Amino acid sequence: MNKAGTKGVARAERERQIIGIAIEELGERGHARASVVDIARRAGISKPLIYGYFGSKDGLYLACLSHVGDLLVEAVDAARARSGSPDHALDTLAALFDAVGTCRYAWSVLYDPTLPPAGAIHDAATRYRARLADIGAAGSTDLLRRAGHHDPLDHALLNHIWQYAVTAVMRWWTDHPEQSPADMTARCARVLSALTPN
Amino acid sequence: MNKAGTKGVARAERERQIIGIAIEELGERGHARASVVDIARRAGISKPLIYGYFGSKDGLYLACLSHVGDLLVEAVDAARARSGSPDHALDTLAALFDAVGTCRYAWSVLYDPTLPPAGAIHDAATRYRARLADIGAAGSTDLLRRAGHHDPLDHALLNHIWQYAVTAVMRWWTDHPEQSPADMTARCARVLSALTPN
DNA sequence: TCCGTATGACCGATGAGTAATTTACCTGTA
DNA sequence: TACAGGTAAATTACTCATCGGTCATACGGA
Repeated sequence: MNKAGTKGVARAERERQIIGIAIEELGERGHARASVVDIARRAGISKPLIYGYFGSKDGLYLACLSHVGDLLVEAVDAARARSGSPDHALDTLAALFDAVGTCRYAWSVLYDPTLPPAGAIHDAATRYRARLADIGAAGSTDLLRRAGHHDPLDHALLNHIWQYAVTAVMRWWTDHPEQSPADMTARCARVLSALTPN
Repeated sequence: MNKAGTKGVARAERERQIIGIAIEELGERGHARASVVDIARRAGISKPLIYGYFGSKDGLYLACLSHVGDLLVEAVDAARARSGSPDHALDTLAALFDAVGTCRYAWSVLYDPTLPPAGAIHDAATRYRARLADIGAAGSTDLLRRAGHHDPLDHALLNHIWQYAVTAVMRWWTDHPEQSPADMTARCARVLSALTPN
């Protein structure tokens, strides 16, 4: 009557499956409200298996973070390398939409606002965010310099706003899932054109 | 040896004090991570007193929500009435900075991202946010119409971005507390001037 | 003596993390 | 080929801490 015993699923594959489901659960509920049992239940396995593979809830979160962090950094980095055009913001967004199209909750996990305010997770997330911010920084610095403003705090603020604006777009997208990545890109092009002087 | 018994603090005054401290605690940690015992400890009282006055954690949160919600709605509403100028965004921000200057965590409480996704708190917060959004909607609609875009979803998206942008500014401010409200207004004026076509 | 202010000590639920155990597969050997 | 036994996959059933919420009770002033 005991259901224990291998189900023929190798560790690597099981880990991938767990990470996939955990990203959805953590992205949707946030670190604070998500529970390991729920993730296990959704994966059709039991909690100790997750602890056996990832050690702790934070370990699992870190694994998810690496996944989505690498995905997003690569996407944005590739977009920067590809485009020499000055309309950098839109290219970045387009790349992000394509990347997130394959992993709906990627952005929510990296920018989870319910993360504990200190510790390994916080540090890792901060590092990934900083890498994204650095790539985006060139654009906002440009914008301010062209308007004749050079206060470094202004630049920091605009950068911060940019991160939140992208988060806003991503959240809006999860509330309108019928929109394709191309739809989103077109929409953002219109919004940006209404904002940016040209 | 029992410390029970009145300390000469009337209910109304005590409630104000508790709400003030709760706004800080809830704004800083968020609904999900804040605990009633901690709020009580910070207020120098015991947990049952809070339950006696507010009934539940959610009741306490609702009281805080009314406080900050009224504060913010009044501020933004007054700013709209006052200014006939087209530079509506900056006026709104200035009013917000002044209001939040007296209640640092007001915005964080209303826009707490750790709120449960359903229930009385969610509903109340959504109502207050909608009132703020409605007032701000005129501005963003204007912006898009002037650029020749009329898709209602575009308007919804820009509105959403605006809310998040303000949240970004408010969070940035809590990370730079030495800035005065006037500093913040000036800074945002520079950033807006770099963004908006004129 | 009543009523409003206030508390310490408890209850129950939830959720992170662990121990002990069971099952299935693979592999070397007679 | 059959079997012993090691190892990886998986579970059930716990512990422990935290936190929302309640109860009975203690003070102190009109």
